[in-house]
Amino acid sequence: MTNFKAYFTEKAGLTDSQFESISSLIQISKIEKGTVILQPSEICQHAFFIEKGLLRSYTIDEQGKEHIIQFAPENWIISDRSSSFFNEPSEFYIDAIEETEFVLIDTTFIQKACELSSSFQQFNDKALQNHIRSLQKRINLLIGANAETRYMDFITSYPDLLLRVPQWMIASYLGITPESLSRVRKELAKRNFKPKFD
Amino acid sequence: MTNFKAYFTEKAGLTDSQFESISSLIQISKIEKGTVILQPSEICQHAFFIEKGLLRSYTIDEQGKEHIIQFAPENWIISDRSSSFFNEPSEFYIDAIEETEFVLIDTTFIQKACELSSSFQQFNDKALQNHIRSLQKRINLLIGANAETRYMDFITSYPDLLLRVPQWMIASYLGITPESLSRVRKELAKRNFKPKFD
DNA sequence: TGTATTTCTTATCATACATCAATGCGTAAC
DNA sequence: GTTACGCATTGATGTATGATAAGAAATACA
Repeated sequence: MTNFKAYFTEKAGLTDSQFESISSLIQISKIEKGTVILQPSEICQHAFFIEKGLLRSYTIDEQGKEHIIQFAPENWIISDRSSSFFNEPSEFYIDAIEETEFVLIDTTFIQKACELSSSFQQFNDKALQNHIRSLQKRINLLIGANAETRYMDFITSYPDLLLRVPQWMIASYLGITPESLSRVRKELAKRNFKPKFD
Repeated sequence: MTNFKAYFTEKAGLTDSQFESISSLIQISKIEKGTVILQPSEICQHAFFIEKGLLRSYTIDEQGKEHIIQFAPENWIISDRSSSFFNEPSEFYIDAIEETEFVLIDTTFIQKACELSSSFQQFNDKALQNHIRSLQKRINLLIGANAETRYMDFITSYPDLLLRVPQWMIASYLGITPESLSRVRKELAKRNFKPKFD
């Protein structure tokens, strides 16, 4: 739980004692690759903080096709905020791409943390704003950019995921087929593009 | 300013006196069709509440093409939240589709209102969550649905805008060309689809 | 280590949507 | 009323991406 605690104290500004006072609202868990932890029709009762591993959220449409909404590696939080917040059935799945150790954060944990600490409150606001910003950016890319551009953007935005996530999932995230992504990659290779890993 | 006041008192839960106490932070304005009130590189200092009329936010890409992010008719708020929040230059334009009367809401207005009233705080949170939810829905449609489905969804989600917004703007919002939208409409008409107006 | 399964690539063909160009229509400007 | 302009429609053609299928490569499994 080291990452989790560091995240909420060092970064989000809770003091140790504040953190301790609400730590009963969290819980650690570890799941194997492929385990589903949230499904449509369930109400999402937790946010999930990734200690180690990799989760994803996705929908499945009428034709049975998966559409990946989000990847969540170490130090990310993943959840169906709408479901928790409005107490409505979730509209998507969350499962594990890798064996994953994560923290279950009760909905009330965030509330209480906000009440305890105004700097946490601010931090949380900021996180929401960032989330909105990234969603808007993605919409813009989907509306305006072709497959290649979207892939390039993915590479630069999430270089770490490139190596961990199967290509067909990246394709799904980008809204294209795995075959198309393969072609995009081939084309990029031909033009001698190499992703940089620093 | 009647809509605005009703929105923040009746709906958002501010009392009249609370409202009065921060009303110096807002300002009314009226602009003609086509007037630009926010541009890339400017820092967005306000949120805009629409009293009467219709605004839109959009980007322009390298090829000079517009991509519409959002429409904002009466009782909606439009803004570049990221720009205001992080004090960074905006990434998009906001202008008027119709002659529009609106309220300029200073960034601090929301903050103060949150401090004054916890029910406002809650209301504001809820609005943010709703915003996120709608962005996620749009991403899902863009990733998974074809032009026709996206248009159908637009019709049912925003029936009032259908009559007020030029088709090429709807096309832009949907991420297709005006020509394609015209064909989609033709096809729907052939199949005898009629939008319902209640 | 060898076998099975998943993932990636490649090729062919199909299709949705874009592009380009021409026309018509409605509304605003003079 | 005539002209001009923006917008919607339509047709012809182009292109990016999807669908299908097969084989190669990588990975998991036993």
